[in-house]
Amino acid sequence: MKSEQIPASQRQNRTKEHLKQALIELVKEKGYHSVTVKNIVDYASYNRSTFYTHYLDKNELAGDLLVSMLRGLEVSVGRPYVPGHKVYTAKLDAPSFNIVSYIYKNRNFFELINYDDTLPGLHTGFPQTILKIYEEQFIFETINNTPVNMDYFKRYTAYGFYGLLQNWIQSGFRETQEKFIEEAIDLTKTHIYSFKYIGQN
Amino acid sequence: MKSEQIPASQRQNRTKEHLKQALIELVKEKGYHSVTVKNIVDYASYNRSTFYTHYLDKNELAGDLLVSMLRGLEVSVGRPYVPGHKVYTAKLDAPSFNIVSYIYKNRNFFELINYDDTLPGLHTGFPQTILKIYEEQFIFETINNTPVNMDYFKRYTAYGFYGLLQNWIQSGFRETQEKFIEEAIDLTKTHIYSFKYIGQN
DNA sequence: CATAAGTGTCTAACTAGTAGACACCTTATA
DNA sequence: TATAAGGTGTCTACTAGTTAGACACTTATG
Repeated sequence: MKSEQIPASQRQNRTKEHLKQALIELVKEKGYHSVTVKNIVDYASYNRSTFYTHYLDKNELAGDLLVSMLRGLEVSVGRPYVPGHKVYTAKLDAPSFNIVSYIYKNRNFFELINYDDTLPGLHTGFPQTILKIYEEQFIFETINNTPVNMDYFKRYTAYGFYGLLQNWIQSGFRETQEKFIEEAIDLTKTHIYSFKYIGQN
Repeated sequence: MKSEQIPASQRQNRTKEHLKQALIELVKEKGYHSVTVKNIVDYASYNRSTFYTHYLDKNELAGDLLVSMLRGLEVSVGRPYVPGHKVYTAKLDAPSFNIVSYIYKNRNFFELINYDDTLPGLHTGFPQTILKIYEEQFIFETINNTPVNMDYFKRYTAYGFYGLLQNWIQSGFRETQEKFIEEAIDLTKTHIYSFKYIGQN
């Protein structure tokens, strides 16, 4: 039989993954500040000692959860852009759909934006990540030659997209992924710039 | 510090719980028959050996999942009725609401009824469990003195309730728990019998 | 103010999970 | 039809990950 080993680094992650999942549920249930380390390990059925072999404290766990999810969001779009590399031109819907489907797949996490006392840094980090993706992984081309400050333009469209996402999440994902992305595309068509995607498939 | 030991039996369950959860997801993804043991352990990040220390095969896991959830449903209503014990009379909504909230809490599992190639025994076992709850944990009293075959009456109302539940689940839990239970109560009011609840709080 | 509950750290012990190999069985496919 | 590829179930020896428990502190709550 073919080798069936799972990378050692990933093995170690199993427990961390469970602790993260427990944190998500408990934040929804009682708010971030009310969650204790004991709550977390009880929920996930681990010993308190185990928690401390993986994390320093609750905040480190929360931080790990936040960055891993936002990092995942970035990566979901495609390989991060490496300067001086081949540039792909793709249809608008492909990379954006990746964002949408990543959020939907991890809706359990992203629903945390519906809560007030939630993961520290989420309310700021989430839109910033969207912006970062726009900055690093998209380029825009003029259709006619109207000049625009590209930094501002990206910020403007990124936060616009974020607004749509937020509404989608808060509504409990009422629309299907397909319908949602379709509507988002419609709105981008109101711009004088067209989309391009940087990266490698 | 107070003793913080978790019952040893429960500790052992952690892994089993994760394997069950993996099975649920994979059944939704590819259908019960296509799911392999390897799929399960990969999804849950365990070694294949680990699976076999807990279960004989996929079917045993599926069986364990099924009975544990249906057992949980029964218990959620209250303590099972012990013959020759104190009989509680409760408002209709209390015990029924427990069923509803248990299903909602475990909607991830109960959504499996939406699938064709799903957990063996689920499509038959679920309604049977509802009936069992009606048989063992509810009694009905005549309002006027119209006589009715009580066995048939319970079967009739249990499957009626099951129909409502199924629709609620299939619709993706569109109505809130509160709204759903309210509507269910309205329908029971069309009966000439009134509800009672057997058991201990 | 006192009791209860949580925190963070450190041990020593152990068990649950791991890698790997085996024989066997079923499906594709070349 | 032969052969590779992928899945099954079982067993063994090893160790990494998890555990219980104790300790000294620091908040909360009635």
